[in-house]
Amino acid sequence: MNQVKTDEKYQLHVDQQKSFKQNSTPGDLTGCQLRNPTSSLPQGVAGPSAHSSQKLIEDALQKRELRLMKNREAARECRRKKKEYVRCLENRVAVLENQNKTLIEELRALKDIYRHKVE
DNA sequence: CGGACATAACGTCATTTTCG
DNA sequence: CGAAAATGACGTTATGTCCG
Repeated sequence: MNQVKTDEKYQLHVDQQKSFKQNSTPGDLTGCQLRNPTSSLPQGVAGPSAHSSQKLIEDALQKRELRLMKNREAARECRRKKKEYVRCLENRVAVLENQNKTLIEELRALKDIYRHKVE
């Protein structure tokens, strides 16, 4: 339904970014696999009560899971849109190549006609 | 058959962009 | 301006193909 709309949006993004950003400091592992998954969570400090701090941790974990799930789906959608965008581009290339061929042929024919006339 | 290589799809993290 | 969404980058996994 919103095909064109999303494509336009994607185009905007791509135009803007130019992707000259490979200096994202590969120095430190940007890898994902085994980072402490709870690193951004409240530490298990000896708090007011073991129960409430435990609940904090559980809440944070739940929040994280929700965020990961949303991002997972966003990534899927993003890839889908990108593939669609690339397909559109490839299609456009094919169309333009055909147009180009036709025009070249037409020009050749016109030149032929002209040559016969002046002879 | 099985290992080496290529490719596609995925999940996660970091960063950028959008929107209220 | 901050939260949420979108996207780039990177590592992992699954699948297919080729070749010895």
